[in-house]
Amino acid sequence: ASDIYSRYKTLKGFNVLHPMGYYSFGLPAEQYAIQTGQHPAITTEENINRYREQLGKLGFCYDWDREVRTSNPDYYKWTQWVFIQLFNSWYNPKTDKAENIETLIKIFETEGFQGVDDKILTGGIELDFGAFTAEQWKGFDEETQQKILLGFRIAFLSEAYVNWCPALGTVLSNDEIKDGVSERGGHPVERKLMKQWSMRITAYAERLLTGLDNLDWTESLKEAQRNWIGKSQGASLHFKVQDSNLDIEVFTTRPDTIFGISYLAIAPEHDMLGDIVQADYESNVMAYVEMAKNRSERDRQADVKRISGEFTGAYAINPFTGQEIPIWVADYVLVGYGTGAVMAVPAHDTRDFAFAKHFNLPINQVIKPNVETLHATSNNDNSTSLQEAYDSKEGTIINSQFLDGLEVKKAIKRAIHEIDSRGYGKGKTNYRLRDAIFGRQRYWGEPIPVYYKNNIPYVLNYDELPLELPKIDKFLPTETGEPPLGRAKDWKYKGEYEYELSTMPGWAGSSWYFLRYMDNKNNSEFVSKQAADYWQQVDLYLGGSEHATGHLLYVRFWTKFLYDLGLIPCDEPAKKLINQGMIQGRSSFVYKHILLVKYSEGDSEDVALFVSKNIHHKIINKELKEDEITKIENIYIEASKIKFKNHNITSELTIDRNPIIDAKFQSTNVEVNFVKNDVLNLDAFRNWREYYNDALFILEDENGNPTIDKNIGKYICGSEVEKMSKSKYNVVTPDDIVADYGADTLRLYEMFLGPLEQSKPWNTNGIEGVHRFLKKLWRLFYNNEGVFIVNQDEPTKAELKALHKTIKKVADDIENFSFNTSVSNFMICVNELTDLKCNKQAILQDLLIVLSPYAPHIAEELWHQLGNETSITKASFPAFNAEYLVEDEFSYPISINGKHRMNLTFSLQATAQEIESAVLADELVQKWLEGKTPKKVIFVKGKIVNLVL
RNA sequence: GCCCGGGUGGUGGAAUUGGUAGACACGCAGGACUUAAAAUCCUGUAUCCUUUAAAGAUGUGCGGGUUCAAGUCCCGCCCCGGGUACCA
Repeated sequence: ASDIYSRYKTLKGFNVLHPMGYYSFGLPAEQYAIQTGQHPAITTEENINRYREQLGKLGFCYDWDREVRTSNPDYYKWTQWVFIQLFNSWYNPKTDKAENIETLIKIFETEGFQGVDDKILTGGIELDFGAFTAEQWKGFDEETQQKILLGFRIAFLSEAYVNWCPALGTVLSNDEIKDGVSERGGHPVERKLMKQWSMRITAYAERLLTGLDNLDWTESLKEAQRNWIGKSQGASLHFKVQDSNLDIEVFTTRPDTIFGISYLAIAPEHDMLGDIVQADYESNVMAYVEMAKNRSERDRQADVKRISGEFTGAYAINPFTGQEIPIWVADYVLVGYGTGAVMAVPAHDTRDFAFAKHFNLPINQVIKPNVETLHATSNNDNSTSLQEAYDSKEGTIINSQFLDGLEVKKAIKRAIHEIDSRGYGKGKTNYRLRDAIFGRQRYWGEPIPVYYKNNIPYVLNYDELPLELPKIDKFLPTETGEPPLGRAKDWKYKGEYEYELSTMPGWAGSSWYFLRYMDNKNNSEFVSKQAADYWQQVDLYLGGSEHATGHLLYVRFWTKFLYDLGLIPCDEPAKKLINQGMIQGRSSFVYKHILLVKYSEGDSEDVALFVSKNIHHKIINKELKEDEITKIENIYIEASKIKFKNHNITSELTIDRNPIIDAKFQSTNVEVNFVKNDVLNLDAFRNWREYYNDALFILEDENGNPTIDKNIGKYICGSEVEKMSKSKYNVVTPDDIVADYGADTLRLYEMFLGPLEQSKPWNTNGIEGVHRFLKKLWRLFYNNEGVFIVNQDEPTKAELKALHKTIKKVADDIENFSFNTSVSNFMICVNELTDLKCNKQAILQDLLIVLSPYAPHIAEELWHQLGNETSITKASFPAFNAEYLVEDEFSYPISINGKHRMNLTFSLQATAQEIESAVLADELVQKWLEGKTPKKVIFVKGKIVNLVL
């Protein structure tokens, strides 16, 4: 689609930077053309050179492989360069943009730093070191200064909870985790406190949010980003802890409900917890914290409904009422959001309500719904009668002193004002967005250009770039748990200092690569000002919506950052963005039967075999021979046999002293080429991987009974339509289609399948129709004997009409990205020209140009057959002439009482009166009128006539 | 739960601001050419009733509404897909 669009724009006379789209399915068309000789449009020497020029050293893939990008130091050098810019910058909230760290040092030298609340410097960023004066700053040694500066840099090193995946030996970002397991491989993920390179994207939260308003991106995608940034406005409020100097800060969006607080809840990881908890409660609380910590992310998700918590024994004071309110620890409070503590108002918050009900805490109603709603009983004064939380922002405040009688929205403003003026806290905006973890413990990725001196990170000088990936023997973490780069021998900065061992994530390079396309051969800058000023930003970005909260947010962040530094002229990467639908594949699955057996002490390994044998005995009601049983984890049960899961094999079977505690069926993607009509080729599967060699299959025979005899049984795979992906083994390569029908047919067919934005499973059912169309087009140029039949005759009116209808429609369609309807229109045009027996150069030549973005190869070929010397890509798009489409007649649909009854043809020049009387005079109309006179006659010129009786 | 999409023949889908629902294809059925096949061409193809034809009735997930006129606009539901989730 992007190729069609760009070719069209080029024909229209625009300059198009065209880094994507001219490769087909991973193989660059250029290379393909050279190999096969099938792409005349691209194989011209001139075009190859032009593409090469644009490609430069960059590589060819838009959706590139990490290996391609990171194995190219000429490119990743500049990603490292951008990293250094990020390291050398801080976010100045006063100017609301990123600045060089030097300006911060200057502030420290002249004004010092007043501490966490020094908003001017921190922009609300929490920093864990104290205040200092300008004098103190100058007295700090370099190490201390660097440590402090690190807290401000946009690329910074922080200790943070990360999603650690032990199986992959790496940290994953939130968007790399699906359903609590890693998206890649499906391994469990746990939370771990680690030192990590991070990007202070939170400093840009507001600009990333407001910037969306002016972007021509799909609404759903903008909405996804808005939700992800998750701005919420409210107040932070301090609660003194009774009998101590501590105070707990909470964030709330509902300060109007402060008189309804019945307890405070803090996260198990809250750092004040140890100081707050009272001696009598300590053991319970600590046990709870331990439990909460060990609960994996997955368990937590599965268990959302479960209410748990512990009372700390401590009380806080409600600053407004002086009331004592109990402090609880509860894992529904998240340490990473807000302050990690909440003021609970059970009457007006669903979770607080559930918690209060469960632990029998008071529920104090402070809002009276405007209408007596279902949420409250008739007796509103009796708060305990609430059946569920009333969390709407519609209503009037009650039982709340100075807020009484106010409408909720006004009460929120008033409450913030009171909190502020009484010094209990202040109005605050909170964002859900977290800083982005930047380090990855993998090999493939740009090395982070950092070395350590006394544990303080320093960046490399520009002239020391690129820092190349060192050669290592194994692409695995080291035995001591360090990232793979730890395996590199003698890999030290100046032979002395340790390099950073983690590498950059996939989104590093993809956050700025579009800039490099503008100026890919530049050896002195990442992009020249001249080139960036000329090309500005991406006009059209075609990309998947799955990148909404990952790549597409990060690329906006980096673009704004580079803009702040004055390096590029635009602060948004792409003007317009369209989400293309995915072509989905049909995946096939086999089901691995996994048995969890409780071994007794002294059991040997062959318990597994024994158990396996008995299981099969139960399932297929037949004892297996010893040599038919292999390993317990290599049994594949056919899809329809999964019903045996509920066959109580788990509880029925206890073998000797070894009860089976669970039986699971794990679905595994299987290469689709091994599957025909859902039947698995057993041998192909066994040979696929070494560890499948001895797979045992439970098959289905003709009568649907289980068997292991492959002569009478079949393995029916399960199937599902999902994203086409190498990891799902459901990729269908287009090579066969290209071989059978040619690349143009494939292109056209893909477009013809349906609207661009729609995802759909790949099937080739309609490909014949598109192929026939191309053959029909060919026959306008060559007859069945292969004789060239194009003539120089003057085109008729009808022929010009067919052509210009198409010119107009296709041009409109491309602007609207409605490629499927263009293909229809080409078919209509060729059908019409065939009926008109039109073989005239004047018509066909223009048609070819219009068609060339869609079917570049056949268009180029026929273009040359018409005697043109230069490429069709150099032609100009034909001008549309509306005159040819002027109709002088129209066949009006005649409706009677809104029902279409017949058609009558009239001149378009005819007046309403003329047509009305002509219609009424018509014999058939008279029959329908049955002698009545219409009450009203609706006439819309060129559209319809409707008679109302 | 919340936020976005979407629901039209046997299938993929089309239908500009409300104005002939089903364009264009696939598939299917019948026919022509051919010794035959492929290729190509022609005819038919939403459903139902009557049926020679013509005509009629119904019809865009369900139920209401607005309008001369609704796939399109409004209200209330159902279902499917995607995103997101103890976010205070």
